[in-house]
Amino acid sequence: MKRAKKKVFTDFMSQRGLKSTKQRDVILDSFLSSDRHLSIEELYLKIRAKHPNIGYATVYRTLKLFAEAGIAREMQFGDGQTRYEHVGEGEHHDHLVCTRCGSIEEFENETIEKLQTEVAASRGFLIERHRLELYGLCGNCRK
Amino acid sequence: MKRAKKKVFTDFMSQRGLKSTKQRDVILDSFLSSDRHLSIEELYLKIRAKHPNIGYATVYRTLKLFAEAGIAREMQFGDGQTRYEHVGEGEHHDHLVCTRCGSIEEFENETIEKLQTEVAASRGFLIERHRLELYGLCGNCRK
DNA sequence: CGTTATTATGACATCCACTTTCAACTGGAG
DNA sequence: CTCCAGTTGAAAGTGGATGTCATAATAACG
Repeated sequence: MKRAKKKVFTDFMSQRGLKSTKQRDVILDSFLSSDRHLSIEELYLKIRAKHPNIGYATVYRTLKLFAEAGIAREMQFGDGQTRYEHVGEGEHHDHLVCTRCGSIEEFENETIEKLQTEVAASRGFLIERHRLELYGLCGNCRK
Repeated sequence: MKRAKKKVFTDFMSQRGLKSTKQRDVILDSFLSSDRHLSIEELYLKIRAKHPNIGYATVYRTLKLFAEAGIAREMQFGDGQTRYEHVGEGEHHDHLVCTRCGSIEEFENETIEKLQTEVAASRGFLIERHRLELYGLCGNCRK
């Protein structure tokens, strides 16, 4: 799966005439082996630990590239930072965000999706994408 | 209904030992007689037209007060601006956001809410609030 | 292999939407 | 009317995202 995403990215790169560089390799590796939902800052700090010479701007630009290539998606959870999550082919899910510890879980629910489509249809609205986030206390924090 | 909200706000103010001022009156009036989902900037410009002496910071602070008083709610729709919408007692609704014209419609759906609670419960998660936004083309923009 | 035309990088500057600061200015209780 | 806590507006400060630009690196070509 890491392999698959790397291929998607290199294909994207060559198709766009972009170059492969050490920095991009490092950032991609680091991204793929991270928690889902990392902010730019978090990824930058993580990378800087081993590669002090990679700048914030490069991480920032590279994450944008990942998003364009379709292997990452920008997300906003209201903490003022843009987070990037991993994306698989056509996969979609929603989020449970813990307001105490900040942990983020994912879930999927067919029925909800279907109801959304129905609601939209009844208004003549055509859905392109949606976001559903449930904020509250996770199992751990409720104890 | 405007009356009711004004009362909620004045009650909130006196309870907190806050003062009633001309500026706050103007801002509240303007807010209540506006579109739902106004950004600070939009409200500020609207107000400035008639009251050039009211500053951005005051509008900003006053909207925060409205939110604390429970008559407004902060919202983020991903356009980089915080918007404030009107809130009625315990009322809740979700949004249909048109990605072309920016219009925002509201909807409610009991079944979706219930399913959300179920999903959360099955993970031991306790929901405090949620956000559900459907992005796409509104009826008008599809034509 | 060198050369060369691009593209990439990183330090720094800038932008932008708030958010805070602070001196001057009220409300309104006494 | 006095006085003080609460307010205001202009301006400065923040923090994250984004743009700039001289320098460096890649990869295609000779």
